[in-house]
Amino acid sequence: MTEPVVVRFAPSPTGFLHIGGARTALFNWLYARGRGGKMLLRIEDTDRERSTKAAIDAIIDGLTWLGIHWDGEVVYQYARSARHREVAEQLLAAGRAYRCYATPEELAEMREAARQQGRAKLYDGRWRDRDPAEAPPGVAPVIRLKAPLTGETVIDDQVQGRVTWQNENLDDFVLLRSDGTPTYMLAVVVDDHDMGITHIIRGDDHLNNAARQKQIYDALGWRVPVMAHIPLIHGPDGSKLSKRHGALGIDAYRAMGYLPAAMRNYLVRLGWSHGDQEIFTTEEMIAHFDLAQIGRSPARFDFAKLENLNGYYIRHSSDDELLAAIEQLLPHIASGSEIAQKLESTKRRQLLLALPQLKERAKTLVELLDGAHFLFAQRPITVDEKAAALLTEDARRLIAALLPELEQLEPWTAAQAEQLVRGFADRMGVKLGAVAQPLRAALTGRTTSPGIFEVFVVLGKMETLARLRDQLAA
RNA sequence: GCGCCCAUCGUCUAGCGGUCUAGGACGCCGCCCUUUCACGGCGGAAACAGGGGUUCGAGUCCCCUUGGGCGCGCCA
Repeated sequence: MTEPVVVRFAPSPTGFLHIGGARTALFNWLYARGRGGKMLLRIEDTDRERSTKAAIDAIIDGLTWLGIHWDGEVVYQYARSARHREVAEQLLAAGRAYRCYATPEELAEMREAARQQGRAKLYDGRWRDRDPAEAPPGVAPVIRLKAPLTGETVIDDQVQGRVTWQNENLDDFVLLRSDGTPTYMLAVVVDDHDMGITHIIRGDDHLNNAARQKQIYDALGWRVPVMAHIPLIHGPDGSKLSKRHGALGIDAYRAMGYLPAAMRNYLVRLGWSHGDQEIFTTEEMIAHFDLAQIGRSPARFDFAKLENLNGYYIRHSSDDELLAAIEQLLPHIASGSEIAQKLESTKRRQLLLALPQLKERAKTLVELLDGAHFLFAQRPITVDEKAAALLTEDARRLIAALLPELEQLEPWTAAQAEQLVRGFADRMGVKLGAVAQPLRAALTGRTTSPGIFEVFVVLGKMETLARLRDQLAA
């Protein structure tokens, strides 16, 4: 009997849920799900200055949207500070930690001196063996770990392999601040232990912290969880992911029209692989995901690939799913409420009918909506002169002949419209291909919109047609 | 500066000593399908950072160099 896996996602609520955090959450979730384990969510809000409610909401909202579900109640780290303090005291009593009365100014000087002499700017242990009786009056001390001076600290990381630090390169770091609140280093260890975490899967920016945390575990006599430090996601140029690259909140991706399933698929392949497989259902991800297949080098974020994947998911979604996704997207985009108002039953039906054609050429939900622009455009649609000028003589003739017929058709399916249009074009000796481009431009004001058949299909019995007919006739 | 990590096509990656004249995907280019745009199909250009070892044999193991990243807070 192996004990059940318990992992956690532990973001600090000092900003939105960014792409790297989302991937970390996904990896944790997949790992737990694949093993019948649990994923817990812990909000690391010990930094009272920078933690915000808005950030907490954004994280929860983002995870929910991505379809990543945690088990049990959300744990708020700040609420556990009494316990953290208790453990610090325990360490103090056991002689594994000590009070340090050095002031922040003093420490700043110490680091500056170290920097100038080209030495590592570690804490020099000046209060490690000093008699507390020498404590200067009026200085509230911090509690530091009495870290081993010699030997080495080793982490057998599931992704990075065996990582070794010489203890002389590690210092006596702070466990409890002078105001009695715990530092991240202490809080993480205590919480992971108390929450029964068996596997820690997190960004490798924490790899160095792992050594220090290992020392705390050792001092406490606690078992160290299995660790897996996954490489960070970089920007397209290999540097740190910046905002203009994709270090956006996950909500920004939703607003750009990406599907959660596509997002998960893109993210899971960033740093992890399963042979040559590119497309994974959630079930497949859960079944195959494992730590051993995680790469050790950082991955660069690539919008083009995300977009391609999103297009794939859009094409392979059912029309109903797509309609639902669009309706869920509406509250999150600029013109959303306007469109939502117009989306009554008739329009919904028309949109649904248009989806088979629309989804073939959209990479995002926003593009999909863009393609359906004529459905929601201001009524009556006015074809501006520039656009009307684009209509060739053939296009005018074709439309004029088609309109009465099109209005008889019910229901409007792509097949019917296509058949009809082709028939007319043939009889009139009009080259459809030559007509489509200008027609599309005239109808939608853009050139990337759906083709001529789709336009006719969706326009349906709308007054737009009559309107257009009049304009063309004139 | 000190410590830790990383290094296969432009990008994501397969590769776990011989089957690698290095495979897949995105992107790019060409052709086909299509009387539009897409979708789809076919084909093409495109990589083992450099140098030393180890070995009969190295993309795969070791070392160095170079190049990236992360950390070095009473932030997390």
